[in-house]
Amino acid sequence: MSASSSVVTRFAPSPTGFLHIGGARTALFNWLFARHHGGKFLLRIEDTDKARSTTEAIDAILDGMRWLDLDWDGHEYYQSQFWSRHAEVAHKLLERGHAYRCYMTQEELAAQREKAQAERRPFRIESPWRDVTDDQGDKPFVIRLKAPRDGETVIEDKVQGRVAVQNVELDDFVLLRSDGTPTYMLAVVVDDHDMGVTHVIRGDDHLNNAFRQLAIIRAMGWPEPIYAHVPLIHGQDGAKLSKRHGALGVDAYRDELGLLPEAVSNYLLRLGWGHGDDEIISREQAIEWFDLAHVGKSPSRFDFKKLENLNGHYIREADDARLAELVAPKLGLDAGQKGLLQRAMPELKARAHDLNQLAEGARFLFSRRPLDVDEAASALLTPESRALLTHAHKALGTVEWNHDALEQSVREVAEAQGVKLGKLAQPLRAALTGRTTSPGIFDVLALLGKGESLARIEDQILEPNE
RNA sequence: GGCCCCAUCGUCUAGCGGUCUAGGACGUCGCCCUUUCACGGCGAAAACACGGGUUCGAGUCCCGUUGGGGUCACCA
Repeated sequence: MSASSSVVTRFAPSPTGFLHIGGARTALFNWLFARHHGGKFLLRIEDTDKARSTTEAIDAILDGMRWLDLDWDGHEYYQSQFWSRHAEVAHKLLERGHAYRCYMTQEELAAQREKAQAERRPFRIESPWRDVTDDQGDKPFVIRLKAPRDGETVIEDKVQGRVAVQNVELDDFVLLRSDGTPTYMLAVVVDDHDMGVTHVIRGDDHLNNAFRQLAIIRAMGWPEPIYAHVPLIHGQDGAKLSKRHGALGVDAYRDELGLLPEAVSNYLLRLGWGHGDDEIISREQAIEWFDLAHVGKSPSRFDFKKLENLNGHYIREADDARLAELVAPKLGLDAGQKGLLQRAMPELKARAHDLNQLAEGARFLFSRRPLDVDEAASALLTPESRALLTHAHKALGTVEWNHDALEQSVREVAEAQGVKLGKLAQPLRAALTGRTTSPGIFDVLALLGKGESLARIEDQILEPNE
């Protein structure tokens, strides 16, 4: 590719929690944008705040990205590795007169804040050190950016459009803390520049930060990246997605909710972005179609129902062996049982929207006799239906054990006894599965096998379950 | 509260001045298929927040109101 091959995007999560669903979508959009343009997608862990960063969180993020099949180019970067570079830039800004040493104490800051509050005017830091260039010796200080005070700053955001902010709204934020470590504001800008990031695609909770970051970029005379601030994902109640809404780690979507990565990915893609009436979108199509122009400007609510529906679709499309592999651990199956599970999969998967339901639906296959019969199924095992089962048991004992022959045999028994098929099929289902719902009854018989099937029926004929 | 952003069915969205008596999907409700449950098929109810403009013509452009959201740290 020619000009567009210069696209470089990045995903920059802070490892203070797990990879939540909003972060996953941001990562997906960045990944898609880079792949669409044949560019690079980089991953940088924002561990500037050492105290709050954990290796568990870092692993969870990498793990979640791999699960969603979002591969990053090169190795992952760690922001903390570049601290000296960040400090270097801060001092360069100092030398050039774009920043200053601020010796204000926390008390002085608090006093200013209170005063502003008392006078009911917006608080903005007014440091008396802004125009002092002399070094004050050993006193602790932070380096603040000397932010522009006149005019306005404009961002031509690819999603938000033209956004302008008066520079008086921006204050002299801290670049370098008194302990010499960089703040996030400085670090992102420096790292994005050094990594050659051309497109900054992130949550719009960073939109306000963009103006501050631009001030640093302009002070350094660096090229400005193209911004795209994507609206946040909200919970059912419309508020920013939080724990109680399902802003779980993506690991929970996989392990607890039993979702497939392609379903989560497809769902996330359609949340805030659309391509006509298309709903089911493969990764290949997504790469081909994705663009920033069709990212909506309004926040969207997370809808579990739709995700679940989509997951059901992908389960039905998924390979049987793969599904068996995913479900087996939930049932604690051995290798041999896994084979049976896989054979049953075509029947099972039409009935499940997630892996947990799939496991539940398969459970009867591996139950030990005598079966636990649930209440609804027990109600089906009346004296009359047991009599029918006795006839069925006898007929099935002589039939060849395959789906079609079994169907013929069961239908004949029903007919001979003068009942509709359902009158026999339901008690049969109760006896064979202990439940009132299951895959087709002839499939159940075929799957269970002759010995097991006849034995389960016998259990109900001989030992009235009442 | 200041600043910024947003506003089409319950939800995700299509719509980029006339083709909109507003389309699709999830969900909901009927019907069909049927041995149960699903799957599948068919169908229904369901939206342009409100008020002003601009225009021959507005869901689509502008302003305001209302509502919602984001952000205001030596967190990221």
